[in-house]
Amino acid sequence: MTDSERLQQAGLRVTAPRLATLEVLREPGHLTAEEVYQRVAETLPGTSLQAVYNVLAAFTEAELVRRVEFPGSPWRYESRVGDNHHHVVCSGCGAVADIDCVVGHAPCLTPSDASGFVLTRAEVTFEGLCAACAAAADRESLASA
Amino acid sequence: MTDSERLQQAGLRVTAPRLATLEVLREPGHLTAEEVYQRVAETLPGTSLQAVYNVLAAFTEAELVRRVEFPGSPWRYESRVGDNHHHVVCSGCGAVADIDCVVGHAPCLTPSDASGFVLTRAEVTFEGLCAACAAAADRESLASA
DNA sequence: CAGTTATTTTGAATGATTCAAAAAAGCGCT
DNA sequence: AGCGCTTTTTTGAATCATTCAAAATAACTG
Repeated sequence: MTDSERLQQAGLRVTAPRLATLEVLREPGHLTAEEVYQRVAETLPGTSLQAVYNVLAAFTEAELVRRVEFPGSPWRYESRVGDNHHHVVCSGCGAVADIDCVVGHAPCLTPSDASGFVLTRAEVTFEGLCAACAAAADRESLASA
Repeated sequence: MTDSERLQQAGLRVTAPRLATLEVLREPGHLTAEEVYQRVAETLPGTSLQAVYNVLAAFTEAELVRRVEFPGSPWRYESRVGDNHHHVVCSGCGAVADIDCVVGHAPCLTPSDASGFVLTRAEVTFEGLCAACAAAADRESLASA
């Protein structure tokens, strides 16, 4: 399916900013609106940041992209949708990676006491150190030892 | 231990805004800085919002409170610290409740493939409907049927 | 109680996002 | 191809939560 077809199927008009945004989000990643804007501007100079916000909002609504937020940082957008994957955020450099939920029905996702809530979804965010930052931390601790 | 002692033990000076904030956060809940400010202002008129931000930052640093963020909403502060509990957010009204992690070592919290990340912590946020909103949704669907 | 340092106040700045009105462009129809 | 309606983009401004900075004040030390 072409990008144009994807847009039409979602009931969205085919416009240059939308095609450019789809292109930017084609490769895996977790970009902020600002980052998407910068990349879109490369192939489509003159595009406004506002347009990118509009496009991303429409895409999120149409579930062409997923919008996620990590503590203390702006919303991020990713093209991997339709599965229930989670994320690791590196506390060193802020890098983000996807994490598949290994267990379909994880015990911790069906708590015994939910205070009367009817649960619909679980969002899991891991905190950790990416390979590079972990290596840097190792060197650090060796140096100070 | 008195509130004053708690502050001293954390290496913090004992001041009126801090004592008032401890008092506000004594009962369980998940308040925004603004909400803490409003409650503090009741017992200690003239306190600035800025002071509350300062106090909450110091408390977070000293681990007297825990600072959490839910998608699309400002930071919230809670007094329950030192355990690894999680949260449900009602998608209807925004109410927040605590969730104990039923499984000490939940499988989904130790993914097989972490993209080379060294994981240190998992933050789980459930989305759901609180009892009131679930009941309202039920009535809604009955009415439209 | 005087000196030092932490904290509070006051006022302003910032960053990310949203709102609003006018201009432009896409799409369906003839 | 062209017309008209509707969506989208542009432009510019507003908003919210939070942080920054300097001066005034208050807490702890000896």
